[in-house]
Amino acid sequence: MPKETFFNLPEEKRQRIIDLALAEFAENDYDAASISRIVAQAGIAKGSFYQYFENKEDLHAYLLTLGAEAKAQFLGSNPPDPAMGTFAYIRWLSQAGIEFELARPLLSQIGYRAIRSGALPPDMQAQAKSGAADFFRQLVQQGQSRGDIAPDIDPDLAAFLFNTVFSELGAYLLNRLQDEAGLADGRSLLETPEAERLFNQVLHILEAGMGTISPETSQ
Amino acid sequence: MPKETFFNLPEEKRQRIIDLALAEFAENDYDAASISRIVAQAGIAKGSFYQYFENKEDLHAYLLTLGAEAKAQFLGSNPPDPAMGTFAYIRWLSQAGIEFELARPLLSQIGYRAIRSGALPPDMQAQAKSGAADFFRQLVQQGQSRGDIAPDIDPDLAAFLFNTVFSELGAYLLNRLQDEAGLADGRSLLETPEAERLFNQVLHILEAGMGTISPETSQ
Amino acid sequence: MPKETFFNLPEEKRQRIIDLALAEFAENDYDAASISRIVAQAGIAKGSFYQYFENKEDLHAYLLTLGAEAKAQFLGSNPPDPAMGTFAYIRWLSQAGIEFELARPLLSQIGYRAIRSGALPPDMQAQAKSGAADFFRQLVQQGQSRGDIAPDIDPDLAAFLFNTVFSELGAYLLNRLQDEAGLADGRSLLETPEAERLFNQVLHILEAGMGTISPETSQ
Amino acid sequence: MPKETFFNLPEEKRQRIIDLALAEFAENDYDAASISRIVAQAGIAKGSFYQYFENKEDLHAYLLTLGAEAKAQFLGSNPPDPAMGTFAYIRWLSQAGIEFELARPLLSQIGYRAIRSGALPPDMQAQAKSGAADFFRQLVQQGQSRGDIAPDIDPDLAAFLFNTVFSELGAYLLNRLQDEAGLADGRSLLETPEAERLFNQVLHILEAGMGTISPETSQ
DNA sequence: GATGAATGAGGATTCATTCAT
DNA sequence: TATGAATGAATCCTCATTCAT
Repeated sequence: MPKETFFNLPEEKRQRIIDLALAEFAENDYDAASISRIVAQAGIAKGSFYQYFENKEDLHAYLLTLGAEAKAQFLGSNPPDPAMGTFAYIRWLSQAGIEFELARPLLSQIGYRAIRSGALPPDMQAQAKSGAADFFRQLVQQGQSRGDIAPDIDPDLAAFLFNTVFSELGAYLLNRLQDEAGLADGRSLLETPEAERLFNQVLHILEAGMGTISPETSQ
Repeated sequence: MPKETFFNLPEEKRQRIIDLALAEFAENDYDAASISRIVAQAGIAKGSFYQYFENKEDLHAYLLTLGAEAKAQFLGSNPPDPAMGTFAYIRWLSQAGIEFELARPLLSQIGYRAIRSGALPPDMQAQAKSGAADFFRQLVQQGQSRGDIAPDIDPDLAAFLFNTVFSELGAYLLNRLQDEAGLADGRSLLETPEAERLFNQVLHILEAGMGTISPETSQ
Repeated sequence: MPKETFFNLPEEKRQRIIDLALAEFAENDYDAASISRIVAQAGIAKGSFYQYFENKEDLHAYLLTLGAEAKAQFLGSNPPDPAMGTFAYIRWLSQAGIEFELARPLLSQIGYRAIRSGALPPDMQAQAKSGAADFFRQLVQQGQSRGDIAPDIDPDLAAFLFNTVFSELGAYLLNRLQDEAGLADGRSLLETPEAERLFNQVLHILEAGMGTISPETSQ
Repeated sequence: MPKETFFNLPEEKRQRIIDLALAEFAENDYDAASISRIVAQAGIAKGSFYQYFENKEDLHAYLLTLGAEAKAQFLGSNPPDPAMGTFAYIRWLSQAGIEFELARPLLSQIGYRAIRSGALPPDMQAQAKSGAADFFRQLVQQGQSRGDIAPDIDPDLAAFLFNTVFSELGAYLLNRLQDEAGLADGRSLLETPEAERLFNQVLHILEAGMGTISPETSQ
């Protein structure tokens, strides 16, 4: 965690440092990311950095918690109707996840990097790994008890599927729609009817595939 | 490409260098990977390395071609029955891909890293990026003309789904089965009935989801 | 240009670094000059060097500007009587040039090296190459219009002669007088009557040779 | 000196090695010249080089002796009429020198480099330094006894003048005439009337300047 | 609290030279 | 005699971190 001195900084300066650090860690691997570049761009002294943060890893961990908090807040800010069905909930959740990815691409990128590298601080490792997974698993189990999802679907596997597909779908859509429609910022791209169509199709495929007609028996 | 001197090396020494380099580049980003560490572990002089390879990038590119060759050979070694249906073919292809990933995890890892970083040599870039995607897309279109896949499924999107799911599935299975069954080498893990069951389930979900009953009309 | 940090250094340390760098670049070609040797002799860490200078070339360019400034200041500090004749002016200029060369042999040496190698920063290249040459050419043309120099003398060729002879004369005198009189520092050597005699003789030879009696017609 | 093995080499191979070495040492300082590059271009093994030559310096010294021999032979091959006057002789000598420089630019270049660097093998140092100088000095003294050169001209200084001017004149002419007339090989450039004119002018200036009218008394 | 100079290990790469085959 | 692999010191440069001011 950053030292107190960091939080005593004027808002604007603190934000500038964070933004530059985000850019650096989003573009480079942990090892390749350079504190020197950050402080140079931020216009602060090398020594100052070490009065704000314990060390390089401290900064990195902080950015990750920022990401986690931002995502939590993002999800919490427009909560779904608690009475909706399982797939409606998954739809909401997935869409929110992709929206977050497009709204805060740097934060997302850093998170993905960290997960891939497997070098997360142990607590976040658990959270990141199981976090989403656990959540999806509960969702699937609940869907099964409601009859929305076939009972012989492996909950953990289903969670893996949701997790995997929706964490890559954002980048895929971004890429594809930019190719088709020229440059545009991520947020607005997703409001396109075309994006809507593709997103729905993915959901429908998964929904139909996991539907009550068990694939085991349906063959 | 490595210099002649490298290929003149005694088999054992050459393999040792390759193995250590694989480990280094599998564990670290291109920038973070260290030639110094490799030569230290290989017990060769720094200068010797530069008699085998042009430079760091030369080594990296060589490892990538090794990966490409190994995978091509792997897929070619047990070719499928050419008369099989679309999904049967996809099943074979996916299973072979996952088997390769488990049999040669380091080679796979390096390939994934390279794709993500977007810094592949242009020829491989095309092959890696569109390669799999193009291939899946053709497969999907063929499936649609045969009536195996609903006609309103977006072929490119379907290709994305297959690509994404199956390139992550190997790691997922490995993780999960190791947790359940204790350490074991990747190859044998996949021959477990449990692995078979999970793999089939994923395939069935996708197959059923993309089946002829159009999701658009089924709602 | 050196970074600010370099100019913030204590005078003595800064000068020590400059002196050692001068010696290194005066004795060795650009490529052969070694930053490692400089920092070792200066007793500073290698990393420190790169907080003072951008890189090797930055240091080299700085030494060249030091030379240019020193020479300009040297020439400007005892300016000639503006009313003097052409050859008197050339005499003053040449003498000042040689004096500078003897007073600051290392600076001069580095400059000569750079001119020969042809690898000067473009601005200095122009200045150094044409600089002296252009200047001498103007002088010669002016001398011709005054009638001090034969009109059929090729101005550019005359400039070449002055340039060549006077840029080597310093080293020649230094060598010769040291052999005759034992070690002594350059500055005082030139105040010798013997140096005076030799210097005058060269000037007289060129003056008489370029005099109004055209060599073409005098033969 | 090269080892016997070198002289046992087939003529063609030996010459190829020499030519490439000449190019390398002509273009680079002694330190910057690279044995590795030479053997790579020559297509011989690194180890072979060390069976031909003691080491880098051995090769370098050999190239210098080749240059000395070539120049001696060049001058000796079209010897002047022994009865000619002092300046006619100097004219012949200078012209021959420049012709050699244009005919064998690499050999000349290496020689100049070596003289400048001051790092000649002691014997050649003496030869190179005094060599030409001694020769010119004798010539001047002879000219004085004949009455062609003013008696109070310092012979050593005159020798310096000839030496300096004529060792730079070749490069100057080459540069200038190429600028004026477009690319052309050195040899033919010197046969231009323009080259003739400029060369004569330099000679006339020095001749007139050193003529019997003593500069000391002419003031 | 802020500064920025100092540090030295580590990065990739090139080099001349040796020596076993 | 020819080879070419092996070597390790040297090159320039970047880095995260410390500490005196």
